[in-house]
Amino acid sequence: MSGPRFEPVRTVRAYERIVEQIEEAVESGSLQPGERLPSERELMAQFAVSRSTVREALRVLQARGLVRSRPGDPHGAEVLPFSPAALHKSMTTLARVDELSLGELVQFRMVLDASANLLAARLRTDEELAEMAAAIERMRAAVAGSYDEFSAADVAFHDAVAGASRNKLIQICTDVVRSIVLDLIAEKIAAAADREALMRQTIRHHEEVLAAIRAGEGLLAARLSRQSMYDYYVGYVPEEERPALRTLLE
Amino acid sequence: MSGPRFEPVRTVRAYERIVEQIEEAVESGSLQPGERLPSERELMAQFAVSRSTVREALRVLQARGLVRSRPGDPHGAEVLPFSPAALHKSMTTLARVDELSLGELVQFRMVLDASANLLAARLRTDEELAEMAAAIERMRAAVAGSYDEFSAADVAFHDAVAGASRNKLIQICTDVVRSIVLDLIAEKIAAAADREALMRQTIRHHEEVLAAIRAGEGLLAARLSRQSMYDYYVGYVPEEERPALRTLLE
DNA sequence: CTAGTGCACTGGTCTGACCAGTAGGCTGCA
DNA sequence: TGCAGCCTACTGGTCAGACCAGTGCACTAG
Repeated sequence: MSGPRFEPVRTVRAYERIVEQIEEAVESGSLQPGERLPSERELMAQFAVSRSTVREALRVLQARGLVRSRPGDPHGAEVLPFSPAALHKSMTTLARVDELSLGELVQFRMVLDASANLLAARLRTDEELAEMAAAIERMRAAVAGSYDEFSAADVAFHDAVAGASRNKLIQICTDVVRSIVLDLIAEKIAAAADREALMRQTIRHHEEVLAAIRAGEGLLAARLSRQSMYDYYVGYVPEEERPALRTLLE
Repeated sequence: MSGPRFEPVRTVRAYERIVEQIEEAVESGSLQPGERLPSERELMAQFAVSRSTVREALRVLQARGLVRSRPGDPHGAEVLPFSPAALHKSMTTLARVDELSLGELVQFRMVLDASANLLAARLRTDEELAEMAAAIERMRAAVAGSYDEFSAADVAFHDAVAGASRNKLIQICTDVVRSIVLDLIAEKIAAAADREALMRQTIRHHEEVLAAIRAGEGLLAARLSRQSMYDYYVGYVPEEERPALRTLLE
């Protein structure tokens, strides 16, 4: 007879228990963003641990983007609204240590952006269409101006499309991956000789995409957006990675 | 005259400087996975700070999945190979606090999985095809057995496809989102009455997908996989979210 | 009623201590 | 000589108590 099946006991650090409890409170909504945690000295009384332990727990929660503490703040640590900062951090780490290539990142963007366009073409409201058009207008205005303005308007366009997809996960991942890509090639873009030509081409592409979205042509919008992104980034992607990108075109 | 443009000084906590330094060492590769950090007492000497500060830094690094420390280990904290655990954690948080709906998650999986299939159909090797076929075989063998086995084989199939896509980002995101979805509906699946019928249907679908991949029919494989995932999960998705999923079908 | 000041308290850091756990060397036995 | 088992030095986890610079608020002086 095997008797009662005992489970292996996992020793759990004290600070982990604290993290779990506070995390649970935040995720269940019983601690709302904007609310304050008790002060560290108060917490150490409530959890019956020392302040070092409380602080280690708070460091973990802070690293996960759930709370923020400022020195001197008499109200204690603040519960934050969710932000993809932690997501961003771990994806950036992934990109660096796991050697995510620029090609993979761009390919991923092509996939996500195309899907966002497909969905947007079928779900967009008139307000969202206007937002996209306004972004393109800002891009046009920025061709003569600074590249930063152009880039910001470009981002705004993609954000508008992602928003119209009604899928937060697509929005967030798009956002995270885009900033990683832009970070990777920032200096190359700054040095690009034919930047103005590229900008004009991008605007043309975006107009075509917008027209497809406006017409409700999801598949067309998706294809155009893939092509647009390919054209925009292919110059920065190493020769040997380009075929994989083209796989998504046809 | 405006004089020299001074920048606002951002006060940086001591433990953050330590995190930065170690993080940089890991990401740049000068600290390889498997290597050990000096002991906390050694680190406190090297960084010229107290042990509490060192420990807070280590907690952050541990929360980011870069290192792990075991009590009593005479070799110091271990540098870990990258794992999507941190990514998983923050996405789970996102799903809980930001109310990511099951519909959005499934939709995201449909997008990623379809892209993986599209790429796999064009890039797969014969070994990868065999791996997919073996997974289906295991699924078939598990229909009569436990659902866990079936599920594991199903996961193996999707992993094989994701692997054949040659895109680590797709692999990892697929993996993370899948486990969140499965976690969300675990109890519903356990209670499903028509589970066996669903399993048989899934196998049939997977066979069709595999045939398309084998034939190099990327678009077909993508469409079939979307349909397959829709059929598999639609029963768990609230009525009002289903139209958004169907948007991806046609 | 407002501008300015002081204070109580906060988070960040330090020191120093104790404990349970681990690995590796050492001892003693076969 | 080979190995089993013990010892010890050191580790990470936790605690207690202290100091400092910074913050917000109540109070005060104008």
